[in-house]
Amino acid sequence: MITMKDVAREANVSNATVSRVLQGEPHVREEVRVRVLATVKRMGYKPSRVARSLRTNKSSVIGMVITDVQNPFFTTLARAVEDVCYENNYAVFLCHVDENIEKERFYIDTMLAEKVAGVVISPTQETNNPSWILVKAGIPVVSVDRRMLDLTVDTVTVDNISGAYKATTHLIDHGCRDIAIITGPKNSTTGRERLEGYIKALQDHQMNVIPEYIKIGSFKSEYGYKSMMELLKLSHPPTAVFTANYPIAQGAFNAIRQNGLKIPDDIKLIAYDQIELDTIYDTSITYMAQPSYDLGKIASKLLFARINAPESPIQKIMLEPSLHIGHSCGCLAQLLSTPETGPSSRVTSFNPKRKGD
Amino acid sequence: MITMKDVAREANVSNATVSRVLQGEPHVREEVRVRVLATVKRMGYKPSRVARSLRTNKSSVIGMVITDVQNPFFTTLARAVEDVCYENNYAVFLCHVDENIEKERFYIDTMLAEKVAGVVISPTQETNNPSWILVKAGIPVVSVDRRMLDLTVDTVTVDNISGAYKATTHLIDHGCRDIAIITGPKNSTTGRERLEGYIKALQDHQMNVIPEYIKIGSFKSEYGYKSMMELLKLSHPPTAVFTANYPIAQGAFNAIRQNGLKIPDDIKLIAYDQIELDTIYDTSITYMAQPSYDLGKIASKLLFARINAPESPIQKIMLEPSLHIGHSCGCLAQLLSTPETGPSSRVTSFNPKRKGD
DNA sequence: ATGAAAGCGCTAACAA
DNA sequence: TTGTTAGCGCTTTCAT
Repeated sequence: MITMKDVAREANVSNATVSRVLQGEPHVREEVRVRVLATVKRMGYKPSRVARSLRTNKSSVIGMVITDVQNPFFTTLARAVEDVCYENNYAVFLCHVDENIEKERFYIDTMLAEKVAGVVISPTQETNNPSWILVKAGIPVVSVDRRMLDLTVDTVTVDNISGAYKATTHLIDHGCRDIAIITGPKNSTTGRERLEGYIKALQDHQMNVIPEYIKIGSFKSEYGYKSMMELLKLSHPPTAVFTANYPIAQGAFNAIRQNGLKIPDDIKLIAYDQIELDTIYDTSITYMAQPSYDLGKIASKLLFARINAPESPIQKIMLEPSLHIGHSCGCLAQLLSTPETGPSSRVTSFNPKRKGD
Repeated sequence: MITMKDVAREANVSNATVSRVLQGEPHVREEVRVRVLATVKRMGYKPSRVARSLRTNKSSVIGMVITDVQNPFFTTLARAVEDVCYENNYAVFLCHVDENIEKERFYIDTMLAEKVAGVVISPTQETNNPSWILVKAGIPVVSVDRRMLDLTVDTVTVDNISGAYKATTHLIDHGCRDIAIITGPKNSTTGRERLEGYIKALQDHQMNVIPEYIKIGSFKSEYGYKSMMELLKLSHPPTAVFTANYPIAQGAFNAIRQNGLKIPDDIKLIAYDQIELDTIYDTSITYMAQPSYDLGKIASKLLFARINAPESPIQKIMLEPSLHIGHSCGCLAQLLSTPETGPSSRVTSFNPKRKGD
């Protein structure tokens, strides 16, 4: 293990000079600078980030906390954060907390102990989130996709109420009366707000809100499956269902299929988040697409802005989702007489900024 | 920021005693132990991992390097590594190198500088991989999914030659004669070996290997799209195509659709890696499934074994992929007279160990 | 069983 | 412009 001391000795300078050269400080003789740099290269010296962090009390690593690494929405978001960080020469510490508050605490403690320069988090809970500890320690935090109600931090979200409202309204406009919802936990922003939008849409159209049609639980596919099964067992099963994220849609879809039902004929489905593989199949799902890449990009830019100017005013940014019509809501079949041209019209381009919680 | 010194003062003991209590050393009076622990808790003290790393020259973070965060194969793999690490109280530093050797070097340098305890890597290149620097520094490295030819490290892979051989043979058994392949770079294990299996299958069946039908480039969807477009423009376009990973399949699929062709009628497709969303659509792709979760699990277990016993013999483990029949190769339609029961028979369970590079 | 003290590799005053 | 030196917070001998 080669240390700065070794380099200093070899280059016939002091420790401090080596450090100065490495930081690019101006007050170093050119000749010395060149000699030190050559020695560094020749010896293959890599400064210890650990020692530097200890000394400066910060690192050039930023933490990113997501609740599901297998959900394309979050991986796209992570991808965006990583792109921005790489441009800024920061490494990303990606933590997958699996919608599990204990894991979230573990990773947040780890990041604190590792003295990360900042954190982008999509919090599992809106309140009592473990990340208050980061805020208290003065580490910049940006909340993305979901909010933290009891913490004052920069936040980037998508308008969930409007998204769910529009999705539900779309089903109502189809003539659907018995619309169910399967959504995530009430103490997560996305779970709560998508439910809100759904209810508001029903009420605005003078429809009854039926408790049996409302499933509030988790954002995992297992929950989507279980809930859909329960919905289908009702004496009056719903004729349409709104699934509040992508894994829930997967689970619900499987339940529908196992019951031998056809979409959209027997039951209509409208999902939240881009179903990324929609371009790989001829049957496609109708969904509210979220600008996940932009979400990550904006979040990480806010983070760097905060790192560079800790006292600037807190920003809360909200983006809009957009409805993508597929076959699962039953309206595309009517719109298209030529199935040949239909699907290709919604083929997405090869943009790395894929969309898609 | 509360330090160990603060705790020591408050608890009326020395720095060393606090440290001993925290490490669980036996030679501490029970009364003192309790008092220190109480003080730690009361003050909300979190030991600095940075300082500890500097002192002990290692950390309880392991690095994971993957080439594509948006590929379900890799996220499943990452998920497995993370599960094992969490059980062992290690945090995972997930690095996404985007099939880009410069990013790979950047992250490997970062991990070295951060003194990670070990690294699980799916290397971009088989030779001259930047991770030699980790090996040289004595940091345990496990190679997963892809090999490193010039480095002696524990390795877990899936048999790509056999997988590609079987996939190609399946198409040949369908009567396909004009089979194209789109695969990743030749200097990646998976790109090279899947090509090998394809060629071997053709030769074993006395078929010509046609250079125009072989596309070797990258594992990205853009490449799959571009290559498929080129293949379709040939005067004698192929009647079947084998795509060597999931993004390539996505790209190729789009190209096929944009040309107004039907799968499997106009062209047959067989993919590598589980198309995870197959359960969400009625049309499905035939693919070679890889045990990606197990791959990650075994890799991380090897890593911990190596961390605990650096001198134990190097292990190379190879798993087997398995063929999943869908509609895209054209044989399912014949097998099934009742489409209703067909698809549901291949519905995968809600196992977090999803399969699927 | 406990404390004193050295030092991990680096940065940043302060001196020169 | 360069060197000397004092820590950052922790672990770990070595004493006691």
